[in-house]
Amino acid sequence: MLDQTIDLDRTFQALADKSRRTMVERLTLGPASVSELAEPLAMSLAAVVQHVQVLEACGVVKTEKVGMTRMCRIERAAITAAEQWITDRRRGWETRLDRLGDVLNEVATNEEKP
Amino acid sequence: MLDQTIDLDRTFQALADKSRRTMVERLTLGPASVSELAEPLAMSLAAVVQHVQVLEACGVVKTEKVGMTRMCRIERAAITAAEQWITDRRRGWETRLDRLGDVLNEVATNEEKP
DNA sequence: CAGACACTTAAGTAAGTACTTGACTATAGT
DNA sequence: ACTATAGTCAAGTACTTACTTAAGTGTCTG
Repeated sequence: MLDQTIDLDRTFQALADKSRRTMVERLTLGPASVSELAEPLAMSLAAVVQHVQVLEACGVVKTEKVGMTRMCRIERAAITAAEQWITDRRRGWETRLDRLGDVLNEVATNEEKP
Repeated sequence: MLDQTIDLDRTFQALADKSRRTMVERLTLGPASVSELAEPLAMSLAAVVQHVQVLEACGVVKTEKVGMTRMCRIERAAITAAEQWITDRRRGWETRLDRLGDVLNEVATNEEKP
Protein backbone atom coordinates (compact mmCIF):
# COMPACT_ATOMS: atom_id res chain seq x y z
CA MET A 1 0.00 0.00 0.00
CA LEU A 2 2.68 2.49 1.02
CA ASP A 3 5.01 0.88 -1.47
CA GLN A 4 2.48 1.48 -4.23
CA THR A 5 2.52 5.19 -3.49
CA ILE A 6 6.29 5.21 -3.76
CA ASP A 7 6.11 3.24 -7.03
CA LEU A 8 3.54 5.63 -8.51
CA ASP A 9 5.80 8.53 -7.56
CA ARG A 10 8.71 6.89 -9.28
CA THR A 11 6.77 5.67 -12.29
CA PHE A 12 5.20 9.03 -13.08
CA GLN A 13 8.57 10.66 -12.43
CA ALA A 14 10.19 8.23 -14.87
CA LEU A 15 7.61 9.04 -17.56
CA ALA A 16 8.05 12.78 -16.99
CA ASP A 17 11.10 12.83 -19.25
CA LYS A 18 11.00 12.88 -23.04
CA SER A 19 14.16 10.81 -23.43
CA ARG A 20 12.83 8.08 -21.15
CA ARG A 21 9.48 8.09 -22.93
CA THR A 22 11.34 7.71 -26.22
CA MET A 23 13.10 4.68 -24.74
CA VAL A 24 9.82 3.20 -23.57
CA GLU A 25 8.31 3.79 -27.02
CA ARG A 26 11.24 1.97 -28.58
CA LEU A 27 10.87 -0.89 -26.11
CA THR A 28 7.20 -1.37 -26.94
CA LEU A 29 8.48 -2.53 -30.34
CA GLY A 30 10.56 -5.22 -28.65
CA PRO A 31 13.67 -5.65 -26.48
CA ALA A 32 16.69 -3.48 -27.19
CA SER A 33 20.24 -2.99 -25.97
CA VAL A 34 21.34 0.14 -24.15
CA SER A 35 23.15 1.43 -27.23
CA GLU A 36 20.10 0.82 -29.40
CA LEU A 37 18.11 2.93 -26.93
CA ALA A 38 20.88 5.55 -27.03
CA GLU A 39 20.91 5.78 -30.82
CA PRO A 40 18.18 8.45 -31.33
CA LEU A 41 19.22 10.45 -28.25
CA ALA A 42 21.70 13.32 -28.25
CA MET A 43 23.55 12.44 -25.06
CA SER A 44 26.38 10.30 -23.77
CA LEU A 45 25.99 6.56 -23.29
CA ALA A 46 26.61 7.08 -19.58
CA ALA A 47 23.57 9.35 -19.43
CA VAL A 48 21.45 6.75 -21.21
CA VAL A 49 22.56 4.10 -18.73
CA GLN A 50 21.38 6.39 -15.93
CA HIS A 51 17.98 6.76 -17.61
CA VAL A 52 17.74 2.98 -17.92
CA GLN A 53 18.48 2.73 -14.20
CA VAL A 54 15.61 5.13 -13.47
CA LEU A 55 13.24 3.07 -15.59
CA GLU A 56 14.45 -0.11 -13.91
CA ALA A 57 14.18 1.35 -10.39
CA CYS A 58 10.45 2.00 -10.85
CA GLY A 59 9.91 -1.38 -12.49
CA VAL A 60 8.92 -0.07 -15.92
CA VAL A 61 11.72 -2.01 -17.58
CA LYS A 62 13.69 -5.12 -16.72
CA THR A 63 17.23 -5.67 -17.97
CA GLU A 64 19.51 -8.63 -18.31
CA LYS A 65 23.14 -8.80 -19.30
CA VAL A 66 23.79 -11.04 -22.30
CA GLY A 67 27.46 -11.20 -23.17
CA MET A 68 28.69 -7.65 -23.30
CA THR A 69 25.33 -6.07 -24.04
CA ARG A 70 22.53 -5.26 -21.59
CA MET A 71 19.17 -6.16 -23.07
CA CYS A 72 16.17 -4.14 -21.90
CA ARG A 73 12.52 -5.04 -22.16
CA ILE A 74 9.35 -3.42 -20.95
CA GLU A 75 7.62 -4.75 -17.85
CA ARG A 76 3.87 -4.27 -17.91
CA ALA A 77 2.95 -4.09 -14.22
CA ALA A 78 4.43 -0.75 -13.16
CA ILE A 79 3.29 1.25 -16.16
CA THR A 80 -0.14 -0.38 -15.95
CA ALA A 81 -0.40 0.75 -12.32
CA ALA A 82 0.17 4.33 -13.45
CA GLU A 83 -2.44 3.96 -16.18
CA GLN A 84 -4.84 2.47 -13.65
CA TRP A 85 -4.46 5.38 -11.26
CA ILE A 86 -5.47 7.83 -13.99
CA THR A 87 -8.28 5.60 -15.21
CA ASP A 88 -9.68 5.34 -11.69
CA ARG A 89 -9.67 9.13 -11.33
CA ARG A 90 -11.33 9.59 -14.70
CA ARG A 91 -13.98 7.08 -13.75
CA GLY A 92 -14.50 9.12 -10.58
CA TRP A 93 -15.07 12.44 -12.28
CA GLU A 94 -17.08 10.89 -15.11
CA THR A 95 -19.63 9.33 -12.77
CA ARG A 96 -19.76 12.64 -10.93
CA LEU A 97 -20.43 14.49 -14.18
CA ASP A 98 -23.06 11.87 -15.06
CA ARG A 99 -24.84 12.55 -11.79
CA LEU A 100 -24.56 16.28 -12.45
CA GLY A 101 -26.08 15.65 -15.88
CA ASP A 102 -28.94 13.76 -14.27
CA VAL A 103 -29.60 16.63 -11.87
CA LEU A 104 -29.55 19.16 -14.70
CA ASN A 105 -31.94 17.03 -16.76
CA GLU A 106 -34.28 16.76 -13.79
CA VAL A 107 -34.23 20.50 -13.26
CA ALA A 108 -34.88 21.09 -16.95
CA THR A 109 -37.78 18.61 -16.91
CA ASN A 110 -39.33 20.27 -13.87
CA GLU A 111 -39.03 23.69 -15.47
CA GLU A 112 -40.74 22.49 -18.63
CA LYS A 113 -43.92 21.58 -16.69
CA PRO A 114 -43.92 23.69 -13.50
CA MET B 1 3.16 18.86 -31.45
CA LEU B 2 6.23 20.07 -29.64
CA ASP B 3 3.98 21.64 -27.05
CA GLN B 4 2.39 18.29 -26.42
CA THR B 5 5.74 16.84 -25.45
CA ILE B 6 6.27 19.66 -23.02
CA ASP B 7 2.78 19.14 -21.61
CA LEU B 8 3.34 15.42 -21.14
CA ASP B 9 6.58 16.20 -19.32
CA ARG B 10 4.77 18.59 -17.03
CA THR B 11 1.70 16.44 -16.57
CA PHE B 12 3.60 13.30 -15.59
CA GLN B 13 5.85 15.45 -13.42
CA ALA B 14 2.78 16.90 -11.72
CA LEU B 15 1.38 13.44 -11.04
CA ALA B 16 4.73 12.24 -9.68
CA ASP B 17 3.97 13.74 -6.29
CA LYS B 18 1.75 12.12 -3.67
CA SER B 19 0.41 15.44 -2.35
CA ARG B 20 -0.61 16.56 -5.81
CA ARG B 21 -2.23 13.21 -6.55
CA THR B 22 -4.16 13.56 -3.29
CA MET B 23 -5.37 16.95 -4.49
CA VAL B 24 -6.41 15.52 -7.85
CA GLU B 25 -8.24 12.70 -6.08
CA ARG B 26 -10.09 15.25 -3.98
CA LEU B 27 -10.96 17.27 -7.06
CA THR B 28 -12.46 14.28 -8.85
CA LEU B 29 -15.16 14.47 -6.15
CA GLY B 30 -15.94 18.06 -7.17
CA PRO B 31 -14.44 21.57 -7.03
CA ALA B 32 -12.63 22.66 -3.88
CA SER B 33 -10.91 25.72 -2.46
CA VAL B 34 -7.18 25.82 -1.86
CA SER B 35 -7.67 25.42 1.89
CA GLU B 36 -9.95 22.44 1.36
CA LEU B 37 -7.18 20.86 -0.70
CA ALA B 38 -4.71 21.76 2.03
CA GLU B 39 -6.74 20.18 4.81
CA PRO B 40 -5.41 16.58 4.62
CA LEU B 41 -1.84 17.67 3.87
CA ALA B 42 0.84 18.30 6.48
CA MET B 43 2.33 21.45 4.98
CA SER B 44 1.89 25.21 4.89
CA LEU B 45 -0.83 26.86 2.81
CA ALA B 46 1.88 28.56 0.77
CA ALA B 47 3.24 25.15 -0.21
CA VAL B 48 -0.23 23.98 -1.24
CA VAL B 49 -0.66 27.07 -3.39
CA GLN B 50 2.60 26.18 -5.12
CA HIS B 51 1.32 22.66 -5.81
CA VAL B 52 -1.88 24.13 -7.23
CA GLN B 53 0.25 26.30 -9.50
CA VAL B 54 2.09 23.20 -10.75
CA LEU B 55 -1.21 21.46 -11.48
CA GLU B 56 -2.51 24.58 -13.22
CA ALA B 57 0.68 25.08 -15.26
CA CYS B 58 0.28 21.65 -16.86
CA GLY B 59 -3.45 22.16 -17.38
CA VAL B 60 -4.62 19.40 -15.04
CA VAL B 61 -6.65 21.88 -12.99
CA LYS B 62 -8.24 25.23 -13.67
CA THR B 63 -8.79 27.78 -10.92
CA GLU B 64 -10.94 30.85 -10.48
CA LYS B 65 -11.01 33.38 -7.71
CA VAL B 66 -14.44 33.76 -6.09
CA GLY B 67 -14.45 36.36 -3.35
CA MET B 68 -11.46 35.59 -1.16
CA THR B 69 -11.30 31.91 -2.02
CA ARG B 70 -9.71 30.32 -5.09
CA MET B 71 -11.87 27.51 -6.39
CA CYS B 72 -10.11 24.66 -8.17
CA ARG B 73 -11.60 22.10 -10.50
CA ILE B 74 -10.15 19.33 -12.59
CA GLU B 75 -9.67 19.81 -16.33
CA ARG B 76 -9.97 16.61 -18.29
CA ALA B 77 -7.81 17.26 -21.36
CA ALA B 78 -4.29 17.26 -19.89
CA ILE B 79 -4.69 14.23 -17.68
CA THR B 80 -6.43 12.38 -20.49
CA ALA B 81 -3.44 13.08 -22.74
CA ALA B 82 -1.19 11.40 -20.19
CA GLU B 83 -3.53 8.43 -19.96
CA GLN B 84 -3.64 8.26 -23.75
CA TRP B 85 0.12 8.13 -24.03
CA ILE B 86 0.26 5.10 -21.74
CA THR B 87 -2.71 3.46 -23.43
CA ASP B 88 -1.08 3.87 -26.83
CA ARG B 89 2.13 2.24 -25.57
CA ARG B 90 0.20 -0.62 -24.03
CA ARG B 91 -1.68 -1.12 -27.28
CA GLY B 92 1.74 -1.25 -28.97
CA TRP B 93 3.21 -3.94 -26.80
CA GLU B 94 -0.01 -5.91 -26.62
CA THR B 95 -0.29 -6.22 -30.39
CA ARG B 96 3.37 -7.16 -30.46
CA LEU B 97 2.76 -9.86 -27.86
CA ASP B 98 -0.28 -10.99 -29.84
CA ARG B 99 1.87 -11.39 -32.93
CA LEU B 100 4.42 -13.25 -30.82
CA GLY B 101 1.60 -15.47 -29.60
CA ASP B 102 0.56 -16.13 -33.20
CA VAL B 103 4.10 -17.07 -34.13
CA LEU B 104 4.39 -19.40 -31.16
CA ASN B 105 1.04 -20.99 -31.99
CA GLU B 106 2.14 -21.49 -35.56
CA VAL B 107 5.40 -23.09 -34.43
CA ALA B 108 3.50 -25.32 -32.01
CA THR B 109 1.03 -26.34 -34.76
CA ASN B 110 3.87 -27.17 -37.15
CA GLU B 111 5.60 -29.24 -34.49
CA GLU B 112 2.40 -31.20 -33.80
CA LYS B 113 2.27 -32.39 -37.41
CA PRO B 114 5.81 -32.20 -38.78
C1' DC C 1 47.06 -11.96 -27.11
C1' DA C 2 45.68 -7.17 -28.95
C1' DG C 3 42.29 -4.17 -29.71
C1' DA C 4 37.59 -2.91 -30.23
C1' DC C 5 33.12 -2.90 -28.15
C1' DA C 6 29.52 -2.21 -24.79
C1' DC C 7 28.93 -0.72 -21.04
C1' DT C 8 30.14 0.79 -15.89
C1' DT C 9 31.65 3.74 -12.16
C1' DA C 10 32.87 7.92 -10.02
C1' DA C 11 32.98 12.62 -9.42
C1' DG C 12 31.53 17.07 -10.55
C1' DT C 13 28.16 20.74 -11.94
C1' DA C 14 24.17 23.51 -13.26
C1' DA C 15 19.46 23.72 -12.84
C1' DG C 16 15.18 22.35 -10.83
C1' DT C 17 11.98 20.83 -6.72
C1' DA C 18 9.67 21.00 -2.50
C1' DC C 19 9.38 22.96 0.94
C1' DT C 20 9.97 26.88 4.82
C1' DT C 21 9.12 31.56 7.13
C1' DG C 22 7.57 36.17 7.25
C1' DA C 23 5.49 40.10 5.43
C1' DC C 24 1.70 41.60 2.74
C1' DT C 25 -3.19 42.11 0.33
C1' DA C 26 -7.69 41.73 -0.56
C1' DT C 27 -12.39 40.16 1.13
C1' DA C 28 -16.09 39.32 4.70
C1' DG C 29 -18.41 39.37 9.01
C1' DT C 30 -19.51 42.16 13.52
C1' DA D 1 -13.50 50.72 11.57
C1' DC D 2 -11.60 46.10 13.47
C1' DT D 3 -10.41 41.70 12.91
C1' DA D 4 -10.29 37.17 11.11
C1' DT D 5 -10.01 34.63 6.83
C1' DA D 6 -7.94 33.02 2.57
C1' DG D 7 -4.73 33.51 -0.09
C1' DT D 8 -0.23 35.83 -2.24
C1' DC D 9 4.65 37.05 -2.79
C1' DA D 10 9.51 36.82 -2.01
C1' DA D 11 13.55 34.84 -0.17
C1' DG D 12 16.10 31.28 1.38
C1' DT D 13 17.50 26.31 2.02
C1' DA D 14 18.07 21.33 1.61
C1' DC D 15 17.71 17.98 -1.69
C1' DT D 16 17.27 15.84 -6.29
C1' DT D 17 17.88 15.55 -11.32
C1' DA D 18 20.06 15.37 -15.67
C1' DC D 19 23.59 15.67 -17.49
C1' DT D 20 29.09 15.82 -18.28
C1' DT D 21 33.97 13.83 -18.64
C1' DA D 22 37.41 10.52 -17.60
C1' DA D 23 39.00 6.33 -16.20
C1' DG D 24 37.85 1.74 -15.56
C1' DT D 25 35.88 -3.55 -16.41
C1' DG D 26 34.43 -7.48 -18.63
C1' DT D 27 33.50 -9.74 -23.47
C1' DC D 28 34.13 -10.87 -28.05
C1' DT D 29 36.95 -11.00 -32.75
C1' DG D 30 40.75 -11.55 -35.57
